[in-house]
Amino acid sequence: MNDNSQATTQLIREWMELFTTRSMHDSWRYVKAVNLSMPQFSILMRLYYHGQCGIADMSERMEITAAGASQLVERLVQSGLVRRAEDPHDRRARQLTLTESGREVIERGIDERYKWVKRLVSTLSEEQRAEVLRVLPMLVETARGLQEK
Amino acid sequence: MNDNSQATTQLIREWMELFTTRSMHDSWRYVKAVNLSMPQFSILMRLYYHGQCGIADMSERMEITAAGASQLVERLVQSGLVRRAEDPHDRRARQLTLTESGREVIERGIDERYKWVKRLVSTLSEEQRAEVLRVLPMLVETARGLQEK
DNA sequence: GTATAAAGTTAAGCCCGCTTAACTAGAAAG
DNA sequence: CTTTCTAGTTAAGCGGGCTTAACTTTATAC
Repeated sequence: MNDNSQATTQLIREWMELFTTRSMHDSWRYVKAVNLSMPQFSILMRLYYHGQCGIADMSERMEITAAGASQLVERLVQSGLVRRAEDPHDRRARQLTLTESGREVIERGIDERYKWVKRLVSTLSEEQRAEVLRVLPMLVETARGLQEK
Repeated sequence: MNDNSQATTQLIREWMELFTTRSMHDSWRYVKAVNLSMPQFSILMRLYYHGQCGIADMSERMEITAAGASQLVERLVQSGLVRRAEDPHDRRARQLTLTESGREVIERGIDERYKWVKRLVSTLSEEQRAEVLRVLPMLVETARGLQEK
């Protein structure tokens, strides 16, 4: 490995260290502010990004028991952030989706979390932005590819 | 705002979203695996990145009461991950530091979390890596500047 | 030197996440 | 049609995070 792999890895790590720390902290503050727990928030996020799913999927994804997932979801249904409908094709199963207000909570959270990105971008020159636009999509694509499996 | 700011912001957000989601998920798994809670882990992280501090600093940073911080630290001292010494200059205060095993836990956690960065980089071509190396440092620099204040 | 403020600790108590175990209801298999 | 499997719920119970309130100990101000 005497190519540029090492340097690239190091660079991306630095970037992540700078920002995931920050991002996680901001998330945490927001979550507290809207009176949710982190697990509850994860469920909303999951529904926001991956759409409808059932209790079983959710419990698998979060690596908790179905019982735990069921209770977590129950609280979110109570607070009106999640809709829990019966699956018409399998009446044992549930279809979980975000309600309008659930979606709002998540979207405000994302905005909050990434306010600083706007600030960051505004301090870049037009050329620098162009560079970012040229290079970053490739990284995003690749990362997304890895995510799949 | 009819330049490329909007697109750039959007792009960086997407990128960050991918990374933080992934990073948080991995952290969570690791934390469970080593039998810690997330707040406990945050304390270790703080100590790792910012070095020694007292209960008061800790409670301020984590936005919890001093009582809460004290209890959290107590558990970490019990499990041998944190050292709690008396400050020689102010005997009311404590000096919190990581023990060797605390440091190990964190370092293994970081490695774990960034394993997939290596995978990501390894699927990039040499040219792609060169591009990243050319563009990302500028982002990191700018971001660090913003962080300061 | 006494009053006051600051750093931590301890205990009581609440809420939540999560687990196991026992259950209900519906689907699939024979 | 009965057996077996699957999706989800409910209850009991543990343990942790966090808060408030009541301390103890040490430093600072007057």
